[in-house]
Parts: sequence; C-alpha cells; structure tokens
Amino acid sequence: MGKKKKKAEKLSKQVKEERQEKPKKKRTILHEEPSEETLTDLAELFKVFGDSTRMRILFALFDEEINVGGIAERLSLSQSAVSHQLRILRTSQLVDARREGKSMYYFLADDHVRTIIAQGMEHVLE
Amino acid sequence: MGKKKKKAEKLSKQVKEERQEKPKKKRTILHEEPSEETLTDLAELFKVFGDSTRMRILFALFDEEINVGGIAERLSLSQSAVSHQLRILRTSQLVDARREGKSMYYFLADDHVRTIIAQGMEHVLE
DNA sequence: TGAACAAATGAATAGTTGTTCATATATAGA
DNA sequence: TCTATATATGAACAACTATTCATTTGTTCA
Repeated sequence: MGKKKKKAEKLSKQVKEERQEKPKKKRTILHEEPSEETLTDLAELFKVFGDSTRMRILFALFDEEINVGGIAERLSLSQSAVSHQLRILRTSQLVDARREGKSMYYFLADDHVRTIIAQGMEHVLE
Repeated sequence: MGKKKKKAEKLSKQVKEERQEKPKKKRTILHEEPSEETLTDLAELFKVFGDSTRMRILFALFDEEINVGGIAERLSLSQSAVSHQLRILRTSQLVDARREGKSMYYFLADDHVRTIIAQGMEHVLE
C-alpha cells in the first residue's frame, strides 16, 4: 500500500486499539459535508464487509445466533480463523455475543447490518 | 492473506479480467439462500467501498460529475492515483464516465451507490 | 504534423491482511 | 484439583493492494 493515509484506517489490524467507545459524532446527517474522519470510518466499515469469510459469517448469522464451533463447522473453517474474524466483526459492532456455558453465541448487532447487506445484494444482483 | 479462497475474490487486482459483462444471476432475492459466488461478489463490492481514497472520490462525485484532474486537485491526490482508483470504481460499476474534449468526467453510476453509502453512514454515525 | 494538455497504464514496492499453528484462557463436571 | 471442551490470542508468513514514477495513449488546436 501507499505510505501515509494509514492513520486511523486500519480497524481490524490491532483492531483499532480495541476501541469499545468512540467519540460519537452526529451532525453529519449525510450531505452536510461529512468530515474526513467520517469518510475514513465509513471506508473502515465497508472494509469489514469486504471479505468473503466475514460476509459468509454474517450471512450465517442473518437470522439465527450460532456459536463459534457451529460457524466453523457450517462454513468449513478452522475455529481459529472464525474466532479471529469474529473479533473484527464484534469490534466493528456488526455482531455481538452472549455466553452460554462453554459456548459463545454470536448474532448480528442490529438491522443496519441486514440493510447494508441487502442493499449491496441488490447491486450485485443487478 | 491465507491460501485459497482468492479465486474470484480479487476484483480490482487485474480488475477481475476486465469484466464488463457478468452472467447476471437473479433468483436470490435475498434469503433464498444466496450462492457462495454471490456472497463473494458481495464481499468484492464492499471491498471497493472499503478504501478511504475511493470513498472520498465517491463522495466528491455524490452530486456532481468531475473530471480526473479536478478530483485529484480537490482531494490532493496525484493524477495517477486517482486514475488507478477510478478504474477500479468503474469496473465495479460504481461510477461511469463521459469524455468532453481532453477531459473525462466521472459520475456515480446509479442511486444504489448513494443508498449504500448513506446506509453505512447511518451506522457510522450511530 | 507537432506541441500541449489530460488521462491511462505498467512496474516496482512498502504496507496491510487473513490464515495457520501453537498456546493460553475460560467454563463445566467429576 | 484434574480433565475435557470451547474459545481467544499472538506470532509468522504468503498473498494482496495502493501509491509513486515513468511512460504511453488520446484529444485539441495551431
């Protein structure tokens, strides 16, 4: 990749400093000129959707929660790979999880995720 | 990156075989179980949105067409960098262009693009 | 035709990312 | 406590990608 630019743009690497809370910025309803930072965050968000493994996981969770092992088995992925990706998805607030005994059940965080996917799907399907 | 998986998932590299036409697959309205290929295409699509430079370009084109040099100047990017990114955006059908004299004016391909961005923006802004 | 300007492209490269492997942490039950 | 099971995590690496630089292609106008 190039040189600079990679300042905040790398959520999912060290997972952006494990951020759990962000400054929350309103005001830019969309077209009140979003700040450079907002544009970067937006790119970050889409970057998370931009991997087939993560997309498959999100789809698997589209309408049911599943535990890590279940996702791995269903998608024929290693437990480790799934766990690593789930961390990225969770940090990006796209999924959330709850523990049940030894298992961790993951589920989509909210309907925005479904809407975004559905919207993209429309484009892909022409 | 891992090993396999990188089959069709790399639009924007050699720009996916310069595809201009794709088999067009309907049927999967969304939730009639999309095929693996569709999921991959979906990830590909979001990957294109997942770069701040491209996102900035898309935003610059949100409601007006601009020529290459104009985009470069406005975003403080090199002409080459912009051109390379525009090729990716164009191949992904997110933007289109028209020639006017020596200049090439780029513009968003359709409203899907605006909708997807708006949707992501909502998520980012909480 | 030739100069000037605009855009596209190929090669090279530094920085990024997803998977694997090994290992650590967490929970439940004996 | 010890064992088994489930998940998380760190390091390392191969593959990918965005930018830069140099050059080419395309267009207009003398």
